[in-house]
Amino acid sequence: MARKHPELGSGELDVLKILWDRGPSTVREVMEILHSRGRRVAYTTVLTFLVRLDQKGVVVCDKSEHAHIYRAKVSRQQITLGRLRAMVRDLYDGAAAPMVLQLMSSEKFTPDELAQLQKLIEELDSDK
Amino acid sequence: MARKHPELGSGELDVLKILWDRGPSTVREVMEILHSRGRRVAYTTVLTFLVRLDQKGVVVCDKSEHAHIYRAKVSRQQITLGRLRAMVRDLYDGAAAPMVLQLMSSEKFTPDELAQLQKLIEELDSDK
DNA sequence: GACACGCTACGACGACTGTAGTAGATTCTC
DNA sequence: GAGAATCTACTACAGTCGTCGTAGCGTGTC
Repeated sequence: MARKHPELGSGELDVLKILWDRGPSTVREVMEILHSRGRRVAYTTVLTFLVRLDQKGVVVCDKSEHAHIYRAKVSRQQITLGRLRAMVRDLYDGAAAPMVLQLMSSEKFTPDELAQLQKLIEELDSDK
Repeated sequence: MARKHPELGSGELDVLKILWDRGPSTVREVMEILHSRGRRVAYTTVLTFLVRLDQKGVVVCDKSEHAHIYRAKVSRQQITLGRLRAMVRDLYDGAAAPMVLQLMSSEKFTPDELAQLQKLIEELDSDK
């Protein structure tokens, strides 16, 4: 049966990330960037990714030129936040704090990053 | 081509979570919990999930009784941490701090949770 | 104008996932 | 012991995703 959220797959996401980084691009341009990263993928595969991203409403396609130009329609923040929330909901029963705690306990942070976090917490604390 | 990591699907994950929460369970017990949560799913569907989880090596199956008993073989922490790291890698280019910052900026936290985080940061800071 | 080359459209296929039906074996109940 | 209930094993099917191949249309070049 149909999946509720047709999520983005990893290949689709890789392509979308290129559009975020590089701005509007043609199929060939996206393919070349993938190739430069060692991702051996056929031209038509990239085209399929872009067509599907278009069908999912996350990119738009400018067809005025012979080589269509694809542009991201949703921001990196929208996607990442959506994914974060889905993960909090699915794996942590909706409680973000345990997820943050696990992440912070297991990953490495520079003093700078810790200071930044400290500052954010203080702001949230005083807002409260 | 074959997908690299046969990840756990959302249905499989729901079943695994029940094993984490309830401990070793039969197919029927898992199904009843799903039903009690409003998830209308057939007995054989649950069986399929458990068989696939077994094939993926995340649960073990005790066949000494007529009704087989399934038990989680990987911990909640292993799975959640794996997912977190995959997300940091795929969406944040491996940098955990921006992910934490986005999460903390967008989600709500209680004063208690903030205090807990504060404490953790101080520990990490002094460990340095 | 003819031909090569690039681009898109469409179809295809295998792996994975959610979902379930059917068949056959085991167990329970009278 | 026979019938009912329960369980597992196997199969199936549709939808998604990663991956392309082929066909046909535009464009540029001699």
